[in-house]
Amino acid sequence: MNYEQLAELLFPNIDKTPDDYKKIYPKRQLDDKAEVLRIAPSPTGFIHLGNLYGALADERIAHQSNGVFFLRIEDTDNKRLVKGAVETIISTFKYFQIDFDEGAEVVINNGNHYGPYYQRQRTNIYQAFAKDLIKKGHAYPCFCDEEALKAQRKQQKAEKLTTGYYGEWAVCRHLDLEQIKQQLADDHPFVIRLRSTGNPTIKHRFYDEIKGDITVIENDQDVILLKADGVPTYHFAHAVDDHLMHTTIVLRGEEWLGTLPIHLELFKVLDLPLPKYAHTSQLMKMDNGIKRKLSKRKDPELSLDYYRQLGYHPYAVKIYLMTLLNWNFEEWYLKNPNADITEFKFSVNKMGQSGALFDLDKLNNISKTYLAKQQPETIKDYLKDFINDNDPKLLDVYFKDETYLLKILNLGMGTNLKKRRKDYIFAKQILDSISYYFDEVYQPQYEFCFNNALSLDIIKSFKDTYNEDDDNNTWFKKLKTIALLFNIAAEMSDHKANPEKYVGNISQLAEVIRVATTGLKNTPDLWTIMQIMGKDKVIQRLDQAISYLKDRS
RNA sequence: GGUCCGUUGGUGAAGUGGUUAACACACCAGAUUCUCAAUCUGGCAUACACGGGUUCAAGCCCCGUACGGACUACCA
Repeated sequence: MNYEQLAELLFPNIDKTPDDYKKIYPKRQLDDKAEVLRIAPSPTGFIHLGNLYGALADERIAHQSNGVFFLRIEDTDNKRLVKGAVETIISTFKYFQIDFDEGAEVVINNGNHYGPYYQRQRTNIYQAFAKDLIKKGHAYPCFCDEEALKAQRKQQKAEKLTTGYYGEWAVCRHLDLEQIKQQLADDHPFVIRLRSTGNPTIKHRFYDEIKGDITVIENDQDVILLKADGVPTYHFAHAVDDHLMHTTIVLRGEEWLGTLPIHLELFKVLDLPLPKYAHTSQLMKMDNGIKRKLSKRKDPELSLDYYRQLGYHPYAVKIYLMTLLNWNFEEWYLKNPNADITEFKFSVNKMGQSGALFDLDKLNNISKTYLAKQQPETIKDYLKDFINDNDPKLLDVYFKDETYLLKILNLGMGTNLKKRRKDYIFAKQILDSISYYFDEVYQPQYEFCFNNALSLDIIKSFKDTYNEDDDNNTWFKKLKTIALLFNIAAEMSDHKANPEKYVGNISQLAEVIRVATTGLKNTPDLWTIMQIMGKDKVIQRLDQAISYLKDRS
């Protein structure tokens, strides 16, 4: 068989060679230790926690080594293209402050020398490499249609054989030039397949940067390199692109581990140097006692939009992911609570080998701790951004009076306390938790610990004696005085000693007042809340509770 | 079915042959407080999947079993 002739027959219009492209995309001028990594999502419009998990690792390794981190769009599958997906990807990464040095839609002054970064725009490049493989006898055209392949697979399954296009099953492998010419003349569509020479019973040791030594078998599948439309499959595009873009570490999910033999063979027949590989473990979730992979359909928290919509702080999410990514991060972060993530020395070999279980409790805790460290002004601005993005109507409610809001946040965060409060988790929850300060969104859930008549009397008595100018002490002494009126223990210790002597205790009395003014059983310091609200609102709230109770007693 | 990867307490996770298996989260109890949060103290009683083997000694090495996961597409 004259492979030269075959190559010309199949790709008459491709005149560049792999060597030409290697000259166009020369080796990067970087330090010896610099690593080049990429994130290569397909534009399906769904970007999830796993993507961010990988991206964060890529970004850290690249930038920590003075290397390059770039974005490549793997849009080779026509069927899965979703409009606007690239914009979503970019805006999501931007929200989480993952910065690319180059790649799709990245605007920089003096870079992007390795594009285009959309694979569909690179078809000529792939075809040049494919043509070269055909010339060398490493690839061939295949005219089998999907029906035929399906039937073949069915038969293989029935005979309990490995499915696929290989060995004796690879019928088009043996077509001669005349037969191929005939097929082309008949206008039959074709794909280009690898002519594999591997033997799957032969095993090799392979070093994965995360998993360590692993076993790989040789590939014997004549995998498709170029689909019928001339666009490459993932495998072929990966080999060609990651070489021409000079990726040094291919960091990807462990679902790719199974196809590693294919990639190894591709690099070999293409005669390209092998990059390092790092396969990350999957994010798992506990579901009814079973540890399972997070799934798009069942787990809304897998979608990054979920966190954006609730208003989790992007930096807190990153801190959490870092704890999953590198086991020693958490300890480091505890010792250096004010350091930036970028100061941490990230190592690939400290990444977990088994599936990390996604733990919302822990994320919440990290988020609380992070928010508690911020200035109230920062939280205020953050809330403003959140409202602007999600529900601009609320701007008039919460931001009508910014000093008022700031006072609320100061109290809510406990900025005057020795140790700050850790109530705030994410923006939406903060807004809900302070909604009682704002009449427009105030929805009291009245539930008094005393009966309605007694509660009513307590609130009335409190209202009669309430004076906005009282300091905290005076205010509390008044509560105690009221307590005695109703045979309620003014000291907790008294009540503890002789509970049967009293109707209740001061804590319960305070609760009645608290519920009357805020609609909640648990709030920060009540006296301060009243100070912030101001006399008019306090009185109005007390009246509201009084009329509620009057209707019911 | 085949191939590969994995399995340490409620959860994440350290530990690669040698005293009481670190740390963090969650949970529980006590202290404190007008409630909550925060804080402090203590607890979580038999956590190294199971069965063999190697060794003076194994969570760490070897073999097998079970369980979980991934891949097995003209999807990535």
